[in-house]
Amino acid sequence: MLAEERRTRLLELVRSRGFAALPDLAGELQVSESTVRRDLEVLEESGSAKRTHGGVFYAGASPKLPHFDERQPAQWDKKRLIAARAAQLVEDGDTLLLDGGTTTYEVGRLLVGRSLQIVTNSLPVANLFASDGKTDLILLGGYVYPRTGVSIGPYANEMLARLNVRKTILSVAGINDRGYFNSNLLLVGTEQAMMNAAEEVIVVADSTKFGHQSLAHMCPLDAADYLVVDNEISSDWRSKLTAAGVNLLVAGTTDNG
Amino acid sequence: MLAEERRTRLLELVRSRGFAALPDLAGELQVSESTVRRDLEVLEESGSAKRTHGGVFYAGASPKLPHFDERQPAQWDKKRLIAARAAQLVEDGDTLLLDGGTTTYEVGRLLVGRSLQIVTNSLPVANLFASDGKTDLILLGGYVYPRTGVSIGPYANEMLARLNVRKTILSVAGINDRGYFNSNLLLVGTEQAMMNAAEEVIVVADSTKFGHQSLAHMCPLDAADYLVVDNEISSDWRSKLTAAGVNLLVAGTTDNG
DNA sequence: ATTTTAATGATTGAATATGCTTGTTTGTTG
DNA sequence: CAACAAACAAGCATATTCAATCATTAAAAT
Repeated sequence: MLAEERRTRLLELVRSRGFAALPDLAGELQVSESTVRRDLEVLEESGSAKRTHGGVFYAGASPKLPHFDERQPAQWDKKRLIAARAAQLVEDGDTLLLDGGTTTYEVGRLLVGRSLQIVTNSLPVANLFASDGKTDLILLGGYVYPRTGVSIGPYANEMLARLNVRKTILSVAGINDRGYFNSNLLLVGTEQAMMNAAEEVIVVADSTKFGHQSLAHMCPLDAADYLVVDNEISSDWRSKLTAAGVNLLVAGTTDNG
Repeated sequence: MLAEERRTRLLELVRSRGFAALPDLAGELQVSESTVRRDLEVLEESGSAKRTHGGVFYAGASPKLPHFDERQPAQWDKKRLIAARAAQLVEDGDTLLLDGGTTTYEVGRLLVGRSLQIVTNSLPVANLFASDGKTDLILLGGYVYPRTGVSIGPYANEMLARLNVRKTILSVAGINDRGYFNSNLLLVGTEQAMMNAAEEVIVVADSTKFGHQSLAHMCPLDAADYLVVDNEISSDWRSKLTAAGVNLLVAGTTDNG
């Protein structure tokens, strides 16, 4: 067998099991453990496998919600500041619609234990509130998008069409002059339904999102009532957003609004 | 067993109980207490567990649903046997509807990684499959019942009315001559909708459920195509069920069907 | 055909994981 | 407050796994 073919088979074995022990792999491929080690080095280099003592994890296309592993410490601090500022907009008794980004997840963490009605299409966010006796939790159904654990698609949209909430908090992947963007077409459809279901739209985004667009256009700038960002946003964008009638909240500063 | 896999199992054990004693964990994982201590150090470092004298609390993002504390070790073994037998009824490519009991949760654990379409109203079950690239996951929306993390009520029922699945696996709280029972009226309504949506109904129950009824009547005995129980079921009930036309599967025996 | 290159399998010392033991800390009871 | 038991952290010995090296074999190039 050729080396490339063997590596392909190796990766397939690892993927199908999620985890595999090195001696087993050596046995099944009929090569020495040394060779398997070397192959795994290559696969780890390419990012599709993650080695541990005694074995290897699959780390390719369908990992365990990689979405949340990727948060770099630096941006994560920003996200937490933004989340804290956004959480201040929530009052006890509110009915709140949360979507499934990392920043909205941080907002959710800060709201656990408060007296609220939470509607969400995000599995991680739902987990936060599922055991919380103080919060009423309503889950949006639908096809669950594996990468992020978020329900999207027609079922979610139809359920949203019949709901009415006080506020919704949405995260976005990009912002430019044309408005807000996200990376998935179905997701954007569901987020548009969320905006229609809410009296007040709050968008959370860190400053790196400005100037970049993403696959799918969600809505124009002025569709958001509030935009919560970190304090590295350029003055250019500050005036642009204010001009568009968006209520700009800058996290990490005492005086804003 | 390898270290990483063991830690995963350890965390799952701690999560499912909310709290666990160190000697118990060592026993179940078949490793020394020292090793468990060291593993818990890692888990505490990562923030998903909180150690105390004599044991460990779950501290991660997912819910500490009180529902899952109740499984006594003795009955838990039964449940696992039943789950294993029920999982044999599932074929690759099946579309499967799972409700939210502890036994159906165990069935779900055995099905992770298989090529299936899973529809569920249970948050814990959904978590099992959310990161599994091989499974399509469809979540039923609705009001989430805090005790068990299960979506019930009109939203879930309406969504079910428009779905069609090959098989459904339901758990019950009681069985008597009149049929199957569960403890919550809304839950029973949703389970009835599940039965209507499925071509084949599989009920899982341990032998302690026989002779007891519960708050809400779900359906008569013959509404189930298969009933999977442990081998402590009385011969009385065996004949009664067979007479009702139920396909009785006894877990823990080689010959049955 | 001969040299060169790459790949494989075996070997070895280093790193890691595990279980046991020991002394210390913590919590309980009289 | 003292005495006791349970639980813990640290240290040590053993076993496993790893990375690096080397010899051999297979393939490629000259």
